Amino acid sequence: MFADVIVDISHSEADKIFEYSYSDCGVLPGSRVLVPFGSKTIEGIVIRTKESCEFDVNKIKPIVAVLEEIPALTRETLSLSEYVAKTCYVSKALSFRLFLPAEMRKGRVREQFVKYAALNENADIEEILSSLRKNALKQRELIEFLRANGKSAMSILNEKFGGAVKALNDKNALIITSEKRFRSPYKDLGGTAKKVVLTEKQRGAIDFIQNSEKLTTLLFGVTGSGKTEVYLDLIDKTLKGGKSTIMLVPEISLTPQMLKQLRARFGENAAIMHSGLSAGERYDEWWRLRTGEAKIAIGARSAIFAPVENLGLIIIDEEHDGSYTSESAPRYNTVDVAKFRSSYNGAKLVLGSATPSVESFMNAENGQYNLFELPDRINQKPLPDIEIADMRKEVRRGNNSPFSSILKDEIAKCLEKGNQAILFLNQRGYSKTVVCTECGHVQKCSSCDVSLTYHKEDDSLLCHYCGAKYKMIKACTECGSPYIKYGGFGTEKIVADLKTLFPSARVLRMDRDTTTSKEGHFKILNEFSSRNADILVGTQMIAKGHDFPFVTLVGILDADMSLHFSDFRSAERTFQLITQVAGRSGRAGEAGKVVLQTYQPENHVLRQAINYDYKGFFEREISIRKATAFPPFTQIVRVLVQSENDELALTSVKELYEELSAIKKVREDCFKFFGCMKAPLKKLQGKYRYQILMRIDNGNEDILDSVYKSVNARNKGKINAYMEINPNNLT
DNA sequence: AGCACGCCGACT
DNA sequence: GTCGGCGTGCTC
Repeated sequence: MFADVIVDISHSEADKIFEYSYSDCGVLPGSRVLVPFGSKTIEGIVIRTKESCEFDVNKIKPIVAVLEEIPALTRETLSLSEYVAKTCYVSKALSFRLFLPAEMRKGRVREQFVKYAALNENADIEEILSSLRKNALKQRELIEFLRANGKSAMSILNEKFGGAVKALNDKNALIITSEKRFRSPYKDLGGTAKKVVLTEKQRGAIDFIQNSEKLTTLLFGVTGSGKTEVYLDLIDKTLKGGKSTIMLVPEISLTPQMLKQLRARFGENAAIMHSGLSAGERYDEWWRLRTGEAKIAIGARSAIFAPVENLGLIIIDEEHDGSYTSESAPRYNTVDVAKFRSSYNGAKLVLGSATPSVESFMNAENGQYNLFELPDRINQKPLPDIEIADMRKEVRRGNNSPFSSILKDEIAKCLEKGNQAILFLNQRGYSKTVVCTECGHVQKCSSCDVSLTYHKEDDSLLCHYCGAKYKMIKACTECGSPYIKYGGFGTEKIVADLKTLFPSARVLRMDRDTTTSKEGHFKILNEFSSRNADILVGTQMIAKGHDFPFVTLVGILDADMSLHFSDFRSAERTFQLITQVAGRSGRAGEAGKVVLQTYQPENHVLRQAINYDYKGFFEREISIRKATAFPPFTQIVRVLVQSENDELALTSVKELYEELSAIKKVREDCFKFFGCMKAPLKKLQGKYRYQILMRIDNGNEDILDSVYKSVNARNKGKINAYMEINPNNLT
């Protein structure tokens, strides 16, 4: 018998079917196998078994081993991975990796053992004690500890008693055992299932989704309209029908609250897939889903690839969120993948949002999706008032601080009442740039074409693109002047300023710098929600999905920031961000307030955002997109060519441009734009970058296919070339 | 991705 | 004379 195998090598040269022979009946489509490849033995995935082969039989080698009894991929995930490879323009090997927990590949071990130590019951502890030297305090303490606590984890003992553990073990006083640990993340979250009485509107949504013929429903509900309860009830009903569910939440809002509710309600039926888990936890959760022991997969975007069978429901919460588009290859779009799985299984797909993506709302309007609205907040509280602070006036008045006078007053009022405030600013660090006052030189990263951000905490200059860290300069590196100026402010500076303005306020900062540890998010959020702080300053990550009942003030320090990006989605993002951040204010008790600082108070996006006028925003935005031929009316194709050698990259991109021009000539009418230029960041991580941008009418996949072919052919040697469809950002 | 094979500069 | 640089090509 023969098998078609895709080998686990992500390279265009090896991105094809290799045939192997086998006699073992354990080889099934979807099986992971070990196969000889050149001089090495590598992993691969069987996509098909068959009686005959096409390659020269004498050259075909046998499969070495089948790695798991149960094929890792199912019929559905096999064909989904083909779909991903085709639509995302990546190798099959790369698309397969989406479906497997990382620790499964290259044979990394899966089972985890924990070492424990206990007192050896057969040893005469008293005698050992008396034989110890007088100053052997740690060993005595250790014996006391073990007598009091019994068997304890070695990791804890080593930390507490250090070398004493080894010393006592050498005296044969301990028994060390190794036990397999059962890893089930968030098992001890506690909490009990709340008895929720659904509102009539919520029950309406559930009935509507369940009984509709169309598979996809856009659940358009304002913040606090009780979408979560709708989700939970739908999951419950799906589970009772014997089917499985995938529920997706944006990366960052995978908060304990949500997990708690799911665990409390569904217990061991829920498996959590999340980057924050340890390797072993992830592996175990994956198998629980694969074997059907768990029927609910919860996680960020990658959980859309959960190995569940018999799928009945997919929920994508906050469907507009940027984290649903992958930023690195394979650049898949989660909603598209969800649609594939939904139609393959006949499963319902629910897209929930208070600010749907323009594309989804258009699909709802033109009837491709169902639309169900939840226009009212559950607690009947009005949405918070958003007041605009005109920063131009502030500057004219000589106020160059990051705080407008309105915001300052509101913070003072808020603190006085003992309430909490959230300040949002999408810039971490202390100052965005470091400028020489003599010659105007701006410190830049040596491997990227961007200015460095000053981080006061460790007195360093960081590149936010490649992560490089430099020592803070004492003098300008160009002219030697010691007079250095900070330009622009980040969260670190806001915290420092707050400490001078409101010395008694307890301030917390939450951004990428303060949340590096595994539980960094939870820690800070817990601190804040248990009212151990008065003000929370943070970036993007504080905007999403958290529920802080005592927050009555939200300050958006630089609302224009995201408007300035030269990106067709910038208006959409700004609207979504403002609505979302505003929603953090006044969730219970007192009415909330939002102060929005801007240099362009008359901007229509901001105007519509402060009035919570989503439909008005949508109408305007969609007509702009149509008039300018941008998505969802066209597809943006971006080809990026990069190399450490600037000249090489430039020649390559020029040649490629010529090649693609030939395609354009034949299909002129499909091209709405076609241009070749430097990438916005000409240099990134030591590589010089050029791009070709195209906007092509929808439904011309054949053009994309030929573009991909040309691009891929360039991808060799010192040149790296790849292609993206509707990229999330153009850097 | 690796690794082998193959053609041109500085060394015992 | 060779050792070794990494450019090109193949792996069922």
